[in-house]
Amino acid sequence: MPELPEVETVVRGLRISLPGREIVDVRFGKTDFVDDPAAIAERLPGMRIADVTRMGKFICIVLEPMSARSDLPSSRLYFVVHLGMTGRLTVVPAADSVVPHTHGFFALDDGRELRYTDVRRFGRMLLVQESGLPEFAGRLGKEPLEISAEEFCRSFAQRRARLKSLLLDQRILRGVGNIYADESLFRARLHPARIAENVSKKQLLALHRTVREVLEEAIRSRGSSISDYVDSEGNRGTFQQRHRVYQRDGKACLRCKSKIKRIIVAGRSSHYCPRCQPAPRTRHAARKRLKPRMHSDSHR
DNA sequence: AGCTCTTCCTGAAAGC
DNA sequence: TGCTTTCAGGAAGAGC
Repeated sequence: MPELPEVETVVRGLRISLPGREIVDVRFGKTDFVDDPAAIAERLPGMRIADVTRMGKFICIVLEPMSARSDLPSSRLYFVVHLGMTGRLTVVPAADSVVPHTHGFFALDDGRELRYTDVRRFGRMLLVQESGLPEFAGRLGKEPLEISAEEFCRSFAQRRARLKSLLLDQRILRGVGNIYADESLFRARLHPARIAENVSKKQLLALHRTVREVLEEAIRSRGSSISDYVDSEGNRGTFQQRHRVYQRDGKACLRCKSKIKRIIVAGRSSHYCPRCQPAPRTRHAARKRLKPRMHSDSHR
């Protein structure tokens, strides 16, 4: 599933082959994942792709009119794509056969076509005006590769939520998903259900470091391909071979040989090593610890 | 504030 | 064997 490293890999590929090209035609199959498909089909043709950037898990295709004049107020347009779970953005010769579940076709002026394929259609597609970009970006948190250690600690300290749920919250960090949350927590030796305010500054600093480390390594491996993910040229990533806990439940921890476990935290399956990432003490356990001889004390 | 549950969607895998 | 059920999950919204 595309998270920051996968989206970054797609963006780097698109940035090589798209800028300078003009979009000449737009066609859609199903449009239930598209905000205002008519506006996209109306406005994109005749625009030139100026750049392709990433905002968290969003791909941002920057468009400008073919006759852009630097002395006029900019009328740039941002074509924003989220790949959801199974989205793919690829550039292929327009004559290539169409793989199933391809719902967006963006013909270029060089005979190629940008295509959007998405089996489950959890992705999203929308247009953002230049004036609306700050608001759009403002709803997202900091880039995990840019946030300072101090800022990172500040956004986690004093929060009563679980580490896993904060890592997945796009309003705090933009781009971390289930795979990289689990992998970062393992490397920092922190249990996913730990309450953030109970985690020491030293441990938060470790988590800040491992989040960056994992994301950077994954980008170097061109992302993780679990089922559907491929880059803009259709190639799979290789970071799935380096996962230490994600989807390794039942297997031996690479550090201590304990069996990796899978539990649900924040509604997401979470993989961790019970020995390297000790569970937080529950209230119940804490009380038992204090009064080990108490008989059937009322629960809750 | 933060949790759980639900919705969206399809294919793979498990269950019978 | 073949059908039915369950599950996975990013994000958003409801309700507690």
